[in-house]
Amino acid sequence: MRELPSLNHCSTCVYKNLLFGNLNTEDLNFLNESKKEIEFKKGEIISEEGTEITSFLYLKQGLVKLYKKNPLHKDQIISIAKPRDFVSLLSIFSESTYKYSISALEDTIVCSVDIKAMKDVISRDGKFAIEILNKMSKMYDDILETRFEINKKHLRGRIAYILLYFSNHIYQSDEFDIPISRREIAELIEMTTENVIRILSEFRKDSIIKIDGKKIYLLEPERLESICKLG
Amino acid sequence: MRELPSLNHCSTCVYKNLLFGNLNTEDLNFLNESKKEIEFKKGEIISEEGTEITSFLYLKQGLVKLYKKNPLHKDQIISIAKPRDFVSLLSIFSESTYKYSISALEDTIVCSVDIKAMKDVISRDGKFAIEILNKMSKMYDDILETRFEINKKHLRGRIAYILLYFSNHIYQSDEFDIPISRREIAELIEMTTENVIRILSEFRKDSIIKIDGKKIYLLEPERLESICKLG
DNA sequence: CGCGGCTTTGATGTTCATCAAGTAAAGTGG
DNA sequence: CCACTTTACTTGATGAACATCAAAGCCGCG
Repeated sequence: MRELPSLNHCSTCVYKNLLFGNLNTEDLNFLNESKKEIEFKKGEIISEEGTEITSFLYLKQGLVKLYKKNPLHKDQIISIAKPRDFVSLLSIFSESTYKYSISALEDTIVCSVDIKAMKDVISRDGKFAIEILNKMSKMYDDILETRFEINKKHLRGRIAYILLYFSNHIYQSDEFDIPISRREIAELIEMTTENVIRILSEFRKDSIIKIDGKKIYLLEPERLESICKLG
Repeated sequence: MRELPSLNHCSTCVYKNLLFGNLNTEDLNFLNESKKEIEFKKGEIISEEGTEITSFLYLKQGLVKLYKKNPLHKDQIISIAKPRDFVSLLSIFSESTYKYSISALEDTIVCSVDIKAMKDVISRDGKFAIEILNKMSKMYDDILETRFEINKKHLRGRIAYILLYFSNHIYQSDEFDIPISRREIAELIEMTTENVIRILSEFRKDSIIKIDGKKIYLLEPERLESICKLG
């Protein structure tokens, strides 16, 4: 973890329009003043459940996992988030301490805005408030939907789902390095590590995918689609 | 479904402080004007997924279920809500159509406020906006937590969980009429109807509960607690 | 170099869904 | 109000899906 020299102003940020697009100059400057850019190396913990929430975090670059800790190395991963996902919106307005932990799956840069400053702006800009409501609601709906989706599938369907998820939503490619371990896949789609490996091997034997350590090639994405759909 | 003569003003509502406690008189009157009280009989559908959201619904009396429809009588019940729960906050700000259906499990009275009026007030009262954010976030966090809780349990643990849920959170009593069918229990805690019945019978044979149709008596809630905890 | 964590495969048993079949209850139309 | 139909509830038998246990190879790291 390392604070970066803050060279960029929010007003020129490529992600400005995602959330801050309609703010007036004054409010944007106000937020920018309390803003810090922080770099986290792969594996570092960005926020830990139970600790106090002091800032609104905004994922600028990288990939993170959002999870709940459990005893005995059996965490529950709630979701994977990339830039444009509003990770930090979860429970930030309902609790004074984090309900979930966040850690970096890749080298990651987050923008951190003081939470009080954020609430100030929400309080005085109603349109902004509505926008935050929208984003938050979408984010939660999405997570809920995904959880139900995953839970009603059989294990093969879950693996297919998660492979397609990485391919379509994260990497936009049929080949990619899986950013998480087999165990983490298990923690994400609620099954055992052994079965993750077993089913990946099955898919490999059936020539649906090719595996080389962390590297995955989707040879027949259409078959994955149908395995995913049929459960 | 029947619109009730609107005798009560929001300002004198027992639930006013839950959400509208800090509004100024003007805004409260404004909301009150667009407010309708509607009664739904047990079994009636309050809102249906896919239809347009035109109002913010507020559960004043009764009990409802929130669910997603599935083909072949296998819905997914997302949660049960009673007065004080902000059912209608789910996805109301992220979508123009309902993402979930809501139906009445008991005779129910809802207050319906025009959604535009609601957004107007949120836009001009920042503190109110923050409050809505809080409530919404809490509601979602709660549902998410419950889903993970249920999913990591075995079937006996799930049944124990749901019995304790009705006992502790809905009826505050060791005996109560279950407001939902065996199939709906199954849809709520993700198992089959047959197994719901089987495990209820087990609990009955073990004298942990007593069953008389819809009437349930928790004879040994402590044992249920431990079954629930141990999974 | 050895230790711990990650990965892999096989064998085994448990949990659970599915199928089948029957009774009870509730709603429907004549 | 009664025959009829549908829906809810119940129990048992069976097999499939899955977790658990065990053991071994691999890799990175101090």
